[in-house]
Amino acid sequence: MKIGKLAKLSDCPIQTIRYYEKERLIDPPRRSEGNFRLYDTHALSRLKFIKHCRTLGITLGEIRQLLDLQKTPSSSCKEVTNIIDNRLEDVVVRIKELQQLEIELQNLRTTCSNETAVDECGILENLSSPL
Amino acid sequence: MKIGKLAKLSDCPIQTIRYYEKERLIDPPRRSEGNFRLYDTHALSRLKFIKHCRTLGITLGEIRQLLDLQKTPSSSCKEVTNIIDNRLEDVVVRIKELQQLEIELQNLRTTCSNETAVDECGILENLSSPL
DNA sequence: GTAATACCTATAGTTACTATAGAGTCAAGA
DNA sequence: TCTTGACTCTATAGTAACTATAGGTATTAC
Repeated sequence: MKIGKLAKLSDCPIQTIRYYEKERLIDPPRRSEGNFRLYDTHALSRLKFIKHCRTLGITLGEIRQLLDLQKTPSSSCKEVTNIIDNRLEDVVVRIKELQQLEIELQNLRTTCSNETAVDECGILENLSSPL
Repeated sequence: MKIGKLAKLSDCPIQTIRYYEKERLIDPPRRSEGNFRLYDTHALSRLKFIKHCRTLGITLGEIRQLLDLQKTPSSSCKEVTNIIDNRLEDVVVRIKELQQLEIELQNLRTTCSNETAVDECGILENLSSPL
């Protein structure tokens, strides 16, 4: 299949597919006579792999590491679980930060009755330092 | 004061201060004879404002809007609260996403006993599609 | 045959910084 | 007075992970 079809099947923009190729995350596919990229289902599952990893917040660098591990099937899971553990740690921290942020934004929100002028309600002053 | 002192007081890197100036988030300060930037405490509170907004996830573009509102003190709070509401919405969505992500990463984590080889435990296959 | 669509490469833009190179300025000590 | 070191200056490039554009070629549908 050509890149347009792969893009549809994988739900991944054409530009992004070419970008992943440039970044060596997917193998350069064979080309048609007219120099069009021709993919097989292998490429599709590779893209799905990358896509899912991305939704997990795994970076392209880490994905490259995972793909390398895939190439040597005897390698230890430890390296894979390390990557996942790092992600997990990040996620836990980030959730805490965002929850704190939510509280602060809500506090800010209640300082303002919406119809006042900005110099009366002082909401902008409150933006200068944490409430 | 010169930029180094401002950087320390505001806990904001020198490069970032110059960057904010370029982006018109802080006013170009007056210069010394030797062309060094000279700041007053006004600049410091402006930087604190920006910094705090950034920790709230408010973009530089939005901060520019807020600063414009500050310049016309009679403007309605509505525009300010709109910006905050947008941030709040983003944060709520993002927290939900991350919580889902945390569950999935934890599931992945338990599929692997850590000492196996990657082709045995199948963790990489699990990365191809959501568990 | 031609028009529309799909594809190609190369390059620049995005956000919010961060880092570097190469030069100028200033204050303190020998 | 000279010099050394700390500080500052501008301009440019790099970061992550794409996204968009320009200018051109190939294929497909009618």
